[in-house]
Amino acid sequence: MPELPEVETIVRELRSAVLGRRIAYLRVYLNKIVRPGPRLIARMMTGAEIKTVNRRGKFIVFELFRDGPDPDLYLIVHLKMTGQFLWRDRGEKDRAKHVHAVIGFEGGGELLYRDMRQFGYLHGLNPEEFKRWQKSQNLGPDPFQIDAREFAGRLRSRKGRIKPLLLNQCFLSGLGNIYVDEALFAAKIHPLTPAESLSEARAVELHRQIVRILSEAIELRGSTTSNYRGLSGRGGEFQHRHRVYRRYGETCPVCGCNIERTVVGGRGTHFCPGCQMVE
DNA sequence: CCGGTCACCTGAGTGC
DNA sequence: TGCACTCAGGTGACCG
Repeated sequence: MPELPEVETIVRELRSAVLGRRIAYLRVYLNKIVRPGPRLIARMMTGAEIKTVNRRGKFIVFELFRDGPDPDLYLIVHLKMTGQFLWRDRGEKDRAKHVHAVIGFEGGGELLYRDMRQFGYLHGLNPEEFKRWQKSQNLGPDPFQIDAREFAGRLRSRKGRIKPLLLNQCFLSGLGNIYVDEALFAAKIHPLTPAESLSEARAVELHRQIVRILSEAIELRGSTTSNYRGLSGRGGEFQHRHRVYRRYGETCPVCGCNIERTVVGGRGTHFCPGCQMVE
């Protein structure tokens, strides 16, 4: 499900729910989603306090402290397609399916981890493992961390087609299928365009549109097309502003052509053949 | 390096 | 109702 705007929304909601709170217990109902094993990660987390919650691309990173000034544990979460966090107050009845883990807090309240397709995960890492993880991930900057000129510079040397490149988290982190299709439409760039054929001006425009779309999407708390939800169960509203994503067969709001769907890099790809010409 | 395919899972939607 | 089939917001492994 979630791309940058959805993960950012979840992270902001997590901050108000769990920052500064101490973990009383961890229950795991599906062992394969946690690392190390359920026993060990429960022991690592129990009694620790959540000091920070941050987004790195589409990852959620919790810093946990037990005592002393340095973090003892990093909890890395990737929601993949259908992962969700839900907040449950003490005593509330839980009827949700696919809840694979529950983090309980001192003073009450539980954070539920739910994931229909079971692709997502929660990994507990010590500081050394966290460093190695960062290196091995080699995440690119997210679109807000660089300006248009830097973006154009990174693009200049790259081979391959623009859409798969924008989905590559080592090149740029945070974008997924929805926002890539929307940004390419807004910048009038065909998804198959060779990256190196984009002029500086068009690369600058692409970055501008990416940032604009992501900013608007964050303001509207992301896109809910099927099962994305925030902590309270509330969905986002940006899906109403999608111009091409899953709108094939509809008329392009700019030129009146029919929106088309094709497959690029194995992903469903939506674009307007009138507005988005191949370079 | 690049691209294609599959695998990981469950469910929603469509057409017969 | 039921069955078969396609598709789904992500990524990593494997292969040519």
